[in-house]
Amino acid sequence: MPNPQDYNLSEGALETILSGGDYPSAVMQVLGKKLIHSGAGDKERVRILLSDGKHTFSYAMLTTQVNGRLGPNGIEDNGIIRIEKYITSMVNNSTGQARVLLILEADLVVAGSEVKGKIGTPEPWTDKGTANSSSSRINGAPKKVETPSKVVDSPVISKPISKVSMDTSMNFDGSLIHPISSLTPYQNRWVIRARVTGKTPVKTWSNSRGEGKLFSFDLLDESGEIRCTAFRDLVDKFHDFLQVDKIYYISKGQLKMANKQFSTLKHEYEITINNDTQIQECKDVKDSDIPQVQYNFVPFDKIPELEVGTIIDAIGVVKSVGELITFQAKSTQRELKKKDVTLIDQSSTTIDLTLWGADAENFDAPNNPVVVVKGAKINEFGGGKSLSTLVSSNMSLNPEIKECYRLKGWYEREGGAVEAKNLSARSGNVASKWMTFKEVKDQKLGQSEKGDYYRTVGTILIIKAENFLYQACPSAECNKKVLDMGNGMYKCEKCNREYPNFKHRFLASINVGDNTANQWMTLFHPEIEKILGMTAEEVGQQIENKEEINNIIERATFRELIFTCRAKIETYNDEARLKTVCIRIEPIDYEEYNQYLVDQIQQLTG
DNA sequence: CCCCCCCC
Repeated sequence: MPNPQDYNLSEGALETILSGGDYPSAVMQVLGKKLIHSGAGDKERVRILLSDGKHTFSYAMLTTQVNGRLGPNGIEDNGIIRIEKYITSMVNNSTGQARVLLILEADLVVAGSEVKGKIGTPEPWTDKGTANSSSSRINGAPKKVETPSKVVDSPVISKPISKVSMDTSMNFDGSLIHPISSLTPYQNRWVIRARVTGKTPVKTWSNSRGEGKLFSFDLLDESGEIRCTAFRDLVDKFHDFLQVDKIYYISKGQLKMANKQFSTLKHEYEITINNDTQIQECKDVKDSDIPQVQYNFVPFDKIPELEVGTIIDAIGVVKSVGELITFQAKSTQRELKKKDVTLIDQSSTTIDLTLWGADAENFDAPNNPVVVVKGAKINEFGGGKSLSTLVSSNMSLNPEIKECYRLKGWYEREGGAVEAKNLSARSGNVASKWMTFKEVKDQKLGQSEKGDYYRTVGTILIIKAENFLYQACPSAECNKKVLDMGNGMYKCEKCNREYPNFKHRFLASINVGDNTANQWMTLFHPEIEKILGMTAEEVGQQIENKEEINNIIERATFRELIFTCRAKIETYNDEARLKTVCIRIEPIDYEEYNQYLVDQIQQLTG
């Protein structure tokens, strides 16, 4: 049996806490646990048997988040924890009212496996009848928020204590402000007091299940954060009313499982606003009593270490702003607008941030402001990284936070002139490796998913002119081959519509020889225009004139150029074949190429 | 009740 002297349990702490007192940083032992499955969700809450060495108490609960921090699989039996934040509540059960201790924040002091059993001989604690008051309401809260005349199914905070700043400024008498982290679908009477840390624009949708509009907003208090969504007429009621950064009382609403795929907020549930929801601005607390939105900024130079698709918070000085670009999304055919903003941070690294829609149109950034984005997505294209805002992202210019002042100061002192590494630069060295066709084959390049890139100096031997021009969809961004309907219309199956016209595009196979072997490769439109020195439209005008087409092909053949290629092994009918795509054709830079040859000679001669 | 988050 463990020696009680070895473990400083806070004897008597349970008595203090359960009588409504404050006991900061109580050290207690967890003697047992029981998972309480909350029905719909895949997460569970944990009910624990707690001991302070003098008493035990079995109506103690850990929130999922707290439990997760107490060990890889949550708290173990016999583990010793330090309780930093908690609330006590009265709830109804089969035998009347029972007191519940909800632990909001705790640290692991000693792992359960290191403690050999129960410490001391604690006795079960018994409540000597300290019922909480229940006929009060919150000062300043919406009038329609009524305290239940008797406690029904909701835990009611009898005294939020220990480091819960909610209580220091609370001038309500013994009733019901709930920490956000305690909200579950199984209690429908609650009031939270929280800051709106962000809200989305109104979005309308239309699909097979109907149509409507919605917006969502994020709430933050001392205990945690949660996303709320309002639909249809409730959008009109609350969208303009709610202002980012302000503090509100919110009561009632439907709790449902949060889909983690679409939110990075650390809460198991989300709130759907309904007709019972009351929201009123809170003017009776100091602004500093409710935490500000918290950022977890990732220095730009650490972004390459993160997985593509990760959502991060970013801060950077605007170094330059790109043009507004309008194009059609291939997948939805919707017209999209984007603008790339290049940001720099104190790691002397730049990265492009892509803004969309109205954000892109409205973005104007004179005098190198600091941009802060909560919830930007990491993207990758052509070997370069970029950030992109999502509808759920929150962007602000020059927010009044210390990181912003620090970065601005750095930029003015030195950052504006520093030579920065650009994360958004595409490819470059992935394709810079010189190799011959023979080396590519011998070394079996092209095994990887993305293929392997290399450059070689080669000569165009054959340009396959049959079908090297096709009739493509005329819409700006779609280059799909169209179907001639024979009635003057051309059908694009990708756009799913017919057009009265088409545009010419190139797609061809060419055979290239370098000084080791020759290789068939696919060449796309822009590179073919380059080698022919003519546009597809110009060639298209003369497509019936075989002789002229032959002349065009002949003029382009036997030219020596640099071919940047992607090699990828693909399997057809169980047979692996090397597929080569030429992604770029350039004239030979003899200075660079000679250097490569000199290096080769030096390697051969040692 | 959305849940798409886009492009080169």
